[in-house]
Amino acid sequence: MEDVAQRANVSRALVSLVMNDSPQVSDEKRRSVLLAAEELGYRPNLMARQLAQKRTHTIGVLVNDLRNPFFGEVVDGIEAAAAEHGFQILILNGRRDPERELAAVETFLQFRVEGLVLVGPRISDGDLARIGASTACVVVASGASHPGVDTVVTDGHRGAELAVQHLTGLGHRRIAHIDGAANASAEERRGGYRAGMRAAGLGHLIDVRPGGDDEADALDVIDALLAEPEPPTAIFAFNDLLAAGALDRLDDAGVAVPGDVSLVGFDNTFISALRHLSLTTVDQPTLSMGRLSVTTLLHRLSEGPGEPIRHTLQPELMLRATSGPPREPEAAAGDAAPARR
Amino acid sequence: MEDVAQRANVSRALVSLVMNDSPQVSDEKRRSVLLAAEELGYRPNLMARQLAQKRTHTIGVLVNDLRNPFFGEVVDGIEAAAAEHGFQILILNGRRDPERELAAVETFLQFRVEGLVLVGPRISDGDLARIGASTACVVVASGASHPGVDTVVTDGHRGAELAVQHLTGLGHRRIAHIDGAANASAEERRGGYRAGMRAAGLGHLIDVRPGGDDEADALDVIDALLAEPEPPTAIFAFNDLLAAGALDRLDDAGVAVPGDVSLVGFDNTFISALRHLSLTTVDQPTLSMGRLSVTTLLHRLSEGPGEPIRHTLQPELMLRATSGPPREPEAAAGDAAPARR
DNA sequence: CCCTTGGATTGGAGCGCTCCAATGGTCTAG
DNA sequence: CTAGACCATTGGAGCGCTCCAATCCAAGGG
Repeated sequence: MEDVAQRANVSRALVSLVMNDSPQVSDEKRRSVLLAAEELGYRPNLMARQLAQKRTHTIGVLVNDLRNPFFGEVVDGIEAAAAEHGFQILILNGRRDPERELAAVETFLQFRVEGLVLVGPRISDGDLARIGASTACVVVASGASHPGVDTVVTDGHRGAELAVQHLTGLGHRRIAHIDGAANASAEERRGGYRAGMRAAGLGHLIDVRPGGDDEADALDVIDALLAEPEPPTAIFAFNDLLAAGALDRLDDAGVAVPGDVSLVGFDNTFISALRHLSLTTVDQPTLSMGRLSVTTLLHRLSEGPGEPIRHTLQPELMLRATSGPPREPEAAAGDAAPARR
Repeated sequence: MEDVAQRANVSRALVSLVMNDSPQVSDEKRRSVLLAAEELGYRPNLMARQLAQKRTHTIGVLVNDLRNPFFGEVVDGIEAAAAEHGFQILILNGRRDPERELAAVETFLQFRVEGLVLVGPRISDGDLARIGASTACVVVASGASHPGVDTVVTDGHRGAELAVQHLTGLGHRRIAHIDGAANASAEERRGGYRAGMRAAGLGHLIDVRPGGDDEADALDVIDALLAEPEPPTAIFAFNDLLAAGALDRLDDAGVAVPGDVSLVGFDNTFISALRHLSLTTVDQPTLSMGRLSVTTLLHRLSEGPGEPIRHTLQPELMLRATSGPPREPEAAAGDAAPARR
């Protein structure tokens, strides 16, 4: 910077003004500074700038799973909104490990990010509250109502109810749920499933199976389910990936979907829309969630601490080909399984 | 930091030593510093540290598409390897726009990242060479041989050849290619397709259709293909997403796969492995690519400038259910289409 | 003609840290 | 008992920038 200043015959301060394109620099000087910078290949040092400015214009985004398109879409929304407001985003990956997530948050704070967006964090509520107490922080796509932090969620409880209602409406009674294990929104969806079952007078048939995160985690669950004396006639999975894995395994076992078993997923990722899967699922408005989390964060940043804000978006059932009425009991044997779609 | 030093009755320098857990600090002082830091809620300022250290221990990762699981997997590999070597990664999203990519690279450089990993960049070779001239930079998952930068790629040419060979081996002659448009590796795969066709004496039947990035981009292409007087009997798509979109549209149109048309994708993302898609595709070792790009970068960092390194990994054909022999010409009419799998 | 006004420009004091050379103290060997 | 070696510890000079108050100059008003 010194060099640039010298070459342009101005002071360091003037170079700084030009670099931040301040309006009160004469065109002449501006041009010569720009020229000198160009010739010297000068590039401002962001670290130094941010240190001096005491602002980073950066928001930290914590993700957990880059393989699941759902998260990719949310991050797309976050990034777009952040860019519109002149913010950078810094993405760190917690890889589904609370320890690593906490470490990532620590890194964010050391970076002095101005706010945090945690996408489906696995951090405990206690830690979350502690973080939220000192930093603007919004949790997105995570079901439970976390105390002390702002949240942007799709109503997972309602979403699960929609799924269950749909299935009971079709006449299903034995509906199992493959849950999301340590996933942030697992509990809420599980609760919605339970509520839906009870509302249909099926409380005694509630059957929650520990699932996981993706296709691979569904396989054993399906095996176990099929080994039951009375296997379920419908399955509601925590997310599309689990549902896809379930679909695979059912197919493997020669079980027709939805002929023998109906299947409903969650997230409405693009894979569920593929005709060959054509998975009935619950839609979440991913892009809006991402964008809303940023505007919420910025609002918090300008308003300062206060009552936690909670934005709840409404899920929507996407009817596709993996759900249908249960097979009539008396038609169980001998009947040809109706082809899917 | 000053405050911590005072509270622990030591100098600022000593606090710095403790924070970087230097071995030459007495246990006693270390404890009291740590205690004071804890009590004051002190957190080192990364900006200041990096400014003073003139090192950031950060590598910039440029991605283009967070929705495609392929990129997510590559980034997972990058992150894992970076962490093992004590590096942070900073992820920026170019969103398939060369302008934005260049801007992202500029941001990386202002951040003084120590090296760059560009995942499937769309930046022109000229710009790439310019970047590579001044910064350690490895391009991963991008086909062409970019001058002046290190590269880690799967041999897309070979991969495409494998796909075409497979199809010609099955007896296909009219094999169309849905290409990857502006995708970094599109050209290479297209070349492999052409070479494969010519090698089978099918040069005159080469048919390249401009595709795109994901499912949505395949729809029109399929419509156009089916409208031909002699539609192809096989289609090789630039990636799995396009192939999935193609599969959808073919299905829509009542075209049996692989009965009427065989279909091969690229990337072996998890969706192609789903039984209901069961897409024949070309595997890329995503995790290895990610890891290798980091080790290559670190190697370059320690060795300094020199001849560009090029790591070429071998692709592998994954045989699944979307490819089969073409329908016999005389059996064209009347025959029931054989069910898929 | 002097004083005021306002815009363009500048010097210098920080931002929070690390690093170096120097200090003080303790231990060992001559 | 003391010189040398070795360790923990410290003060201070930067790292590259921004920001503030101060300065300068030209134009305009009385």
